[in-house]
Amino acid sequence: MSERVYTREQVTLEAVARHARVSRQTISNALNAPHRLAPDTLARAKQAIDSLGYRPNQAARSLRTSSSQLIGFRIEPTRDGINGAVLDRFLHALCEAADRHGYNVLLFAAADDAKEIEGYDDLLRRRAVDGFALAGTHPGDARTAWLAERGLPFITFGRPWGERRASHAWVDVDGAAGTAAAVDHLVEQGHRRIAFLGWPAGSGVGDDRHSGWLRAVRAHQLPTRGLAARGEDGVTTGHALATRLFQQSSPPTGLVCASDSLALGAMGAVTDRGLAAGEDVGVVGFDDTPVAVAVSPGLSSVRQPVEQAAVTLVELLAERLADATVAPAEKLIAPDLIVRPSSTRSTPSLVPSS
Amino acid sequence: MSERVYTREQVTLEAVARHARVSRQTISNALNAPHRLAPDTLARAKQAIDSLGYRPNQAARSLRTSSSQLIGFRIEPTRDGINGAVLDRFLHALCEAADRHGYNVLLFAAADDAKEIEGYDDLLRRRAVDGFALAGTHPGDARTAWLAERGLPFITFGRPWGERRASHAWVDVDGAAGTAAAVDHLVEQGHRRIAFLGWPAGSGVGDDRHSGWLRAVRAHQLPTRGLAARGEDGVTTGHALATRLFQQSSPPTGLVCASDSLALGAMGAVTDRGLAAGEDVGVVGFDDTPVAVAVSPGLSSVRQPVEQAAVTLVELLAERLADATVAPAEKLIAPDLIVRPSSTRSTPSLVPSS
DNA sequence: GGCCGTGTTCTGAACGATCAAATCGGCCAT
DNA sequence: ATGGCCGATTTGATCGTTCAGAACACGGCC
Repeated sequence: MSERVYTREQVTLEAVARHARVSRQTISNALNAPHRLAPDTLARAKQAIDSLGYRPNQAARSLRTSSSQLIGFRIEPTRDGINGAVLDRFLHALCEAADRHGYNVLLFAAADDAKEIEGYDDLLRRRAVDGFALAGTHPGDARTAWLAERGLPFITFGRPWGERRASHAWVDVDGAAGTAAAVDHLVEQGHRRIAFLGWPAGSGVGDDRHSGWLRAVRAHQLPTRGLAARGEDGVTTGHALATRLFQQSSPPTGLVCASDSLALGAMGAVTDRGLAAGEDVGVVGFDDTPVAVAVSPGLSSVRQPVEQAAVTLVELLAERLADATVAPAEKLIAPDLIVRPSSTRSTPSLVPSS
Repeated sequence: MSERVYTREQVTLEAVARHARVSRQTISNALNAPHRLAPDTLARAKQAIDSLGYRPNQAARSLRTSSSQLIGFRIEPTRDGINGAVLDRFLHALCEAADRHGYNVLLFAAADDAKEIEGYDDLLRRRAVDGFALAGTHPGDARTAWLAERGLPFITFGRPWGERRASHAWVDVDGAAGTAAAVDHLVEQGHRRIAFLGWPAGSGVGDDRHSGWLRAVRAHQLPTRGLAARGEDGVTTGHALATRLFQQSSPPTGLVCASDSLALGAMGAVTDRGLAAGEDVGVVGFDDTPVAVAVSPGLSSVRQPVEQAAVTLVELLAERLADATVAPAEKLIAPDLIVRPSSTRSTPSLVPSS
């Protein structure tokens, strides 16, 4: 890129064409269909584009091609499903992935699901976006139903919970595989009684994580009875649930948690009993939030590869936007277990008496 | 709004005009300059607009008016300054505020400050955005310098740290007022030795929060010597710094922290010494992150009114976009101290022996 | 009756790009 | 020499809106 002077006036195709002594269309082709140009013409065109710092006016291009190159995303006021730090990572990744496909992300707010649908309607009618990315699907989701009915282009980060047959394309992280991996890891560390701390039934995401624990514990032929504790998300809940589990006649030595908040509380409960997280009781959280690194001992946690999810989502959406007839794809991505001291023993071979 | 059928084809001004038996421009005026129309014509136009579900094509409007009605915002991969949960709240508020002014938010990613500047350049050349919102300014910020030099429309959430005279318009939260309020509150609770846990010097935001503590403690004629501890942000650091403070001959009974992470670690250190946070040692965090509510006892924390900051930011930006000659404004917003058990005593009158 | 002002509505042009079709020039086969 | 073909380039039309100015209708006033 040669030095370019910044000017407030728009550099138009016309101006670049004059500068290169060719026609408008030739400059347009240099950018959109370079194979059509003779090598030297292309070089001359590119040189002119570069030296004037030309970028096509997005509005003009959108008007003519009727595509805004924008992906709509509704940002929600921190709810369950995808939360806080994870949402940040996802959004960032979404923007990057979109960028690589020549898109930008248009953010909009809406107070509730109904308003959100109005938002979709408005943006589409204004032709302000080409399609949508949705995060945090939930059972009986009115938004996906509305979009799917009309055959609009959108991909969700999150499965269509509770539908027999997927009504739309989606990308999701296999939460069950995550909790199952956590169980496997704890078994490897010598634990036999492995409990689950999760959210109340009915939340899709929470049930999924619970099912992974159940499946893995059964696969290892370990006990499950009385080892699943559930409550609203939060550090306090984690503390309370773990404390209750420890009061059993044969308390668990492994704790798989549906969130880092629950895990953080559980670690507190471990310490309260004079035990050491990691050495005596293995604790694994979920989502690998910043606290997991910051806490001591470091908290093992299941990390959602949201970057990969975002990349896949954008790929699917771009494909759908290029060709409206593609079949709705479904992609399940396996999460990564990040192992830290909270679940590792200095001597893993030593099996504790239960 | 009457029932409207969703169609994939664009409803144009032309179509609405035919339907209402008026000309294009009349419909346009019905939306943009209703005062120009005779009451009955306006009614007829509105009826036609409504029954066809017409919304002006954004691209066409942008092309003609050369304004995209988009505010650019670069999302950063979690850094210091504005972080995680706070960023979410800010983004959400930004979208809502933008919406009220008829704008949407365009999100884009950039790996570093240099790439970010390229991003600004690109978006402006493409006329894809009208202006920018920036969050997380830092001393010697190349981005704001670049934008300011060219007189481009942007407002930052964050002061121009380390500049003698502000080179651009900004909105910020008065962190010093926040830590000062925390000190006042702890004094009210009967504490006399009040320490500060913060980040290493040089971070603008961190120094600001430190200065508020210093100012307030001095105003109360309380000791400061050996009571400021600094280290990288994190729960572990908070624990270590607090522990060190407690080992002094006359340890502090009040802790004002630059972040909830530090405060969380400090609370752990309090418990480790067999003391009770709240009753024996008052702890106050910063940013009122979700953990502050979730932890036990609940952590008092200084809450940044980012919603208000976003509203103000958008107002300033909208003003600037409407009239390029307005003087750059500077708005400092006072934060709120959220008091929870971690800093309150059942008997505040009882002054502890120091 | 003609003129003027005011309020309302309509017409043509423009924003800056891409699409579709026309044009140009060179080359080869007839 | 002529026609056909092909690749490279240009021309005119178009996307849907807003702007600027023209046209129109209606009263009031001299």
